Amino acid sequence: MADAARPARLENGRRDLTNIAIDCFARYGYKATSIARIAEAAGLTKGAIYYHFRDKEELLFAAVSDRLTQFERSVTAQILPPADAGRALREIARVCLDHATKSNHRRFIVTLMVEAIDTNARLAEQFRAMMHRFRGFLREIIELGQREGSFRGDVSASVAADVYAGAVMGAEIQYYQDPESFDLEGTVNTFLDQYVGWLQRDHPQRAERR
Amino acid sequence: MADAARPARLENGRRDLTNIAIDCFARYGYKATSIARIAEAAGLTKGAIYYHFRDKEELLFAAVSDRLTQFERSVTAQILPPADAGRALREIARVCLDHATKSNHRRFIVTLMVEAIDTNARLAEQFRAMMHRFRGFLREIIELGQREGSFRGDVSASVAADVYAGAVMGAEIQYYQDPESFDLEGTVNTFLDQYVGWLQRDHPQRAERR
DNA sequence: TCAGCCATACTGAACGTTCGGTATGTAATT
DNA sequence: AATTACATACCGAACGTTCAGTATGGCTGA
Repeated sequence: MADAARPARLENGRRDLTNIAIDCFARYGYKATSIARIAEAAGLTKGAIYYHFRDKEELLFAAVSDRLTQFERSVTAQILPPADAGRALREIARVCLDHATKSNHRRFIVTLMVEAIDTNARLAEQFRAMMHRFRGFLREIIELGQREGSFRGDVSASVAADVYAGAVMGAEIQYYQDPESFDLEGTVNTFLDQYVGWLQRDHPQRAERR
Repeated sequence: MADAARPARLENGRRDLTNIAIDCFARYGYKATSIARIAEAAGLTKGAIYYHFRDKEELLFAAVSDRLTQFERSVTAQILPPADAGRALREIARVCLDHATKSNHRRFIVTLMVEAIDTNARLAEQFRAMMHRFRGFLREIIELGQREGSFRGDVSASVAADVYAGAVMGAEIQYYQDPESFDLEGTVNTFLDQYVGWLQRDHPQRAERR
């Protein structure tokens, strides 16, 4: 006899509310997302939120932990078979694209990361550590490529990792700002062609560079 | 007999307050910046703000207009002598770096841009238009390089512009998040070497690319 | 030169609203 | 009967905003 218009209880309150909160935080950020808005999005009232979470910050940190671990897991999981470094870099970008377009995981991370920098020291530290791990992961892949000989050895792997992380994130933001007309996949693919090609070419020592 | 402890009036209220507001907005974003905080930073009271501005939004838009026009002016001004396209791209990055490190102009733009996407339609539209103009400007430079023959013609100038805009912005964000340890200049310079080199090489038709 | 006048640039208190958070009631499940 | 999973009603603080009042400086006419 189906559900009809039942009070619409949640099956797994904490988990469901976390997901709903993530949607709101990803769009409006932390400060501009009220508890009432999250409750309304869940079809509940504020009291229900405070039944599952001590306060707004606990909900925030639950959401952040959830998305951070889930994103990092899907990045590292996709790479476990240590394929060649070039393919690995392409795979990672693919995961980022998925998390940016098929869900709002990456927008949540980017939005909260920017907002937290000077408004929430604890959160900012978590995002800093996360970016540090991400860049470290990329650096290791690049160093692997350099040891294998498929990547040129005359560039700093860590700076190259920074370039990669920035290019992907910057493309994402342009997409969030204008999802209708910004070609995220094309932009990231073009960057990858250029970037991986650059890493694979050995010591080009380009003619003139004043 | 000097000033002593005068009530500290502003010489140019609107302008000074706009600059102070920009500092706050750049750090904390719009929502998390209270009128009281801006007033305190200016050494005034809340009422003084409302003498110069109708409401918080007018102050915000004044700040945005100020920084957007100023940034766009310094980008276009630096390029007026139509030097070769490669140098122009490097010059533009230089201007972005200056505005990111020597002032908070770019952080203001990036922070507010991310925050506005789904919280302030009018503001979001302004930032969308600004990014559109910026990418269009880059595209024209790249097309110039292509017509000149110094840039390869087998890539989309508009997608290449998107890559550039994203890479610079993504690097900036990593810097804002961790200004102590993130090497913004090195990252952007490395990107430029790779990017301009990529544009300058003609039809490499890289061997294998599955 | 100086009183009178007015515009400028504020202060400080108050108001209405919003928001995070709490206390308590209640229907359904076990 | 007790626990779970909420709803309802409310509190206090913070916030944006308003407004009456005031100190200051420049201008003007005598």
